[in-house]
Amino acid sequence: MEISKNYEPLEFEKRWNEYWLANKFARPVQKPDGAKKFVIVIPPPNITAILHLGHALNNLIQDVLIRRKRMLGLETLWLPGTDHAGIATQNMVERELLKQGKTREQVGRDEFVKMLWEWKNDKGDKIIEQLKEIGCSCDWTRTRFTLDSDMSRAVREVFVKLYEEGLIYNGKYIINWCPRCKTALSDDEVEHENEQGNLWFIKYPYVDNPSDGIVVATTRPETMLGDTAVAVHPEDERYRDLIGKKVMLPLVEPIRSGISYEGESVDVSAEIPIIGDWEVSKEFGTGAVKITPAHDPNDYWSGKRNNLPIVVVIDENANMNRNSNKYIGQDRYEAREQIVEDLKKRNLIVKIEPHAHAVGHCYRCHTAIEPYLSSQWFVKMKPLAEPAIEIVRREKIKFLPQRWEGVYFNWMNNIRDWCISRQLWWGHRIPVWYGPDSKVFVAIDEDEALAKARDFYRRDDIELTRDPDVLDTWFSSWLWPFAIMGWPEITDDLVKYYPSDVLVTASEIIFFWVARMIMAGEHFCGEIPFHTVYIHGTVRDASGRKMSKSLGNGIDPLDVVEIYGRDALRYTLMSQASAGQDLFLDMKSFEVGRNFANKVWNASRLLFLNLDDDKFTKNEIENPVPKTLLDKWILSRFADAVEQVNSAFENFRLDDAVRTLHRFFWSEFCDWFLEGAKLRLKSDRDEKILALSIFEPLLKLMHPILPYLTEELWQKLGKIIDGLITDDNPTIMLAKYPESMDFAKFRDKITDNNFSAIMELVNSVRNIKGETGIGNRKVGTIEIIAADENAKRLLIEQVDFIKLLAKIEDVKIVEQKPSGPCGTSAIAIGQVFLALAGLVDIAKEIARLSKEIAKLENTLNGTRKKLSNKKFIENAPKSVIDTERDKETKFSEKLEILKEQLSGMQE
RNA sequence: GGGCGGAUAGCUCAGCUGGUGAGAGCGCCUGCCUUACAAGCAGGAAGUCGGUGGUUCAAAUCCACUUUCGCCCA
Repeated sequence: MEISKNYEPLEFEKRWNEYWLANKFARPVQKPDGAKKFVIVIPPPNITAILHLGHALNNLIQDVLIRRKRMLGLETLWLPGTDHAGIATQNMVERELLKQGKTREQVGRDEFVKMLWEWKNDKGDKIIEQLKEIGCSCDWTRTRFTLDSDMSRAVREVFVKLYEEGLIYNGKYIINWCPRCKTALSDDEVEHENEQGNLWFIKYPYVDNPSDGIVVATTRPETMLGDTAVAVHPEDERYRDLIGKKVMLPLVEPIRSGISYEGESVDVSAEIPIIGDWEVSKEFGTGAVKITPAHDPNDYWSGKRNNLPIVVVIDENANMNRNSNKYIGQDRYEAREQIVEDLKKRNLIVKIEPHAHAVGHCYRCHTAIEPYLSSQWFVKMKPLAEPAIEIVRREKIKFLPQRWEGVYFNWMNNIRDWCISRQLWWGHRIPVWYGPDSKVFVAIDEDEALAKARDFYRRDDIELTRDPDVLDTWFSSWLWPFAIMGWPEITDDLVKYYPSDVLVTASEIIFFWVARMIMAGEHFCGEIPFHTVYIHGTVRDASGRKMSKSLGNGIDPLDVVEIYGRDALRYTLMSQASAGQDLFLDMKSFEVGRNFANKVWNASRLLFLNLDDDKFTKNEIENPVPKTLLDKWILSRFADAVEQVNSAFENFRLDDAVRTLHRFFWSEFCDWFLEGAKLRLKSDRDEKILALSIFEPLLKLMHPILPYLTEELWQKLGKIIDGLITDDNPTIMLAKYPESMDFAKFRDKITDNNFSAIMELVNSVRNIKGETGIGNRKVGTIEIIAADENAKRLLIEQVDFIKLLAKIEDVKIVEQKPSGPCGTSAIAIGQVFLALAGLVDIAKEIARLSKEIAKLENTLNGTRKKLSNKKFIENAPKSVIDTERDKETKFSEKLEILKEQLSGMQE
């Protein structure tokens, strides 16, 4: 059997990737009716994204889950696709345009959208290619994009439906405005950061007594130009009597042009009232606050409550507008400085205090948000949220780890209306048309809108203008689980594969995406989109910082692939993917995965080198005949490993699955079985069969984690095992996954116990040799006083094995302790003596024994203390008491022997 | 301000509904190039389980308080 000396993953990984992709093994295989299905819908990565470790983790978790289910024989489907990412993509293309000194307005909308599509077609599928590179077994023939025409159809359908249900409305509200992207953002798209700013205390002179005034505190002095009142708490004794009085707003023209909440133009005087408002905090600043309804969300609502006029002073570019007197055209921060300077000149700045406060930033370009009054489309969320809350409360959908349900409930219970219009050109255009009199027509397409308009106006020559805005990207994402399957058409896929099973995602998008998908699934399909939401951790660098491009601390998964291989990438990520904890990784972390894969490679080499050109049948390796204790033991341990791995996967404990695979393969299969069976493997055909009977299913057991390596080795096995690889079974990807019941018959408690006794013996001899400086050389003879007849029988039977593993020349069963210096030990199987006159450093052996005695005494004391406690005997369950009694007997006997041996040595 | 999570060996982490002689990998120390593997083998050292108090016969595990790091929301 050909197998190269070194593990070189790059030699074969690409080859198998191409094989899997070319044969489309990941497409769902039609099973007889009633067969179970397992469906995952990918969280669609942005087309602007390039693969980072977070994507790798997210997608490889999905891949591991789906590969196992596929091998278990379920009809599996993992649906892939990408998201058009409105702002992010538009920013990207705008930036390219800017290099030529142009803006999108200069090229025009049609041309710009064309450029966006070109960008998408050139670069937008990069991340899909990268996911293929790391082995994601999606059904790539079904790859979708959120701007595909049928996705667009679904989006329009939903918009119309919600509008007709009265759940979509248009309104003039203060929204989060990004002056750089020049679009509205939803509340969730704003990231708050604590910033060190100032609190400016400004005096507004009384109209009737300009030498005195009321002092307000503000973090944004430039907005004062748009103030239309000063508010105090109605019960604030300091100010109560001032309510109704007027102050003179400095720096502004006597009359500013404002609007009412009904949208009518009004003139607004520079003389503004002091009003009482219960929402004012008496503790903040001076207890008196300026009210700027146009430029602060709280003030907006206060203005509405108190029927104040609105004065806009900042425009969509965050520059001061025509209402701002001499500051017109200035940037908001420039104006701030000027205004403060001018106020100082008039002695109206009372004091300036440093003040930390949260400032909202655009989550895409990080520009400071400007609260901005504008006309936008909103979705009324409460009616959608209520059923979705019930769904999770009744556990129809479960979050893993469960604590995320709290986050979900908290957000859902306090849900606010969703601003869905965006002043962008990249996205689903809002299906709204306006008649000549601005009458709104909401329709699935222009023809339908026209029809509605003709009907409304009762004439044919109607010109409609379409709303220029597009929809928030998440307005298509929230339909993803069913729109990807063709909804609203009742397609075969929709019937068959909706709802999906598991959603795998990170906690950051529970609000943005997960919650909204639940609402959409329930509302539009009448069925939840998935039953489990598995939330994994965030990938961080070794010092705990989130990996990000701007910090430059990211690790490129494709670099990991180049250095350590795809399997190593997967192994390390999965080994760290524990119950929603964050992952701390550096490049070196992936050595662990590479080392494991290397070990698998080398164990295979040992097997293959011994198999020569023997041929086996599938039937033979499915029916091993264990002959030795070692054989029986490794089968029993494997049965245990199969059960544990499966149960770990079922519970989404991928780290546990990896740990179990590692322990079984490395510490049991390699260290004990292969070491012990090595010699027989050379010639004993039954032993070869037995080894293969574990090795072959072991490859399958490991396949979801290490798909490439296991395919490479499994294909090699196919050359010597007849019937393993057939036309129906051409890849390990589709081979049957080992299940607990397949190996249950090999479980054998007695064997486990007997073998443990032998292991203990071997370990104690190795310990003596190691501690006394003999090392791992093959020397000496051990003499054992067997604990009982069973032990004696076991020892006789296992002599060769013990000699081999403990590296000694002989094992003798004796009745008397040998004379002369020796290393000793007292274990379950009996008293062990390693007579090595001249080889053992007596001083070292005395030290070793003393240490062991001290440790044992310590433990024994603990046990005795428990047993002498009357309450322990009264209250503890019998099994616990029995365990302690057994320990007491065992330890005290052992202690006595060790002490005796020690004193013999000291003579 | 409200909520959540972490703190266990030098590092990264397991440890499930209380009963283990507290574990793994990396790193460290000693000895080994033993024909599968030095990306390895054999052995070893290393932990008052963040702190205090409590519940209990019994606490890394449950409760309260507390320190500290991080995340989310306002």
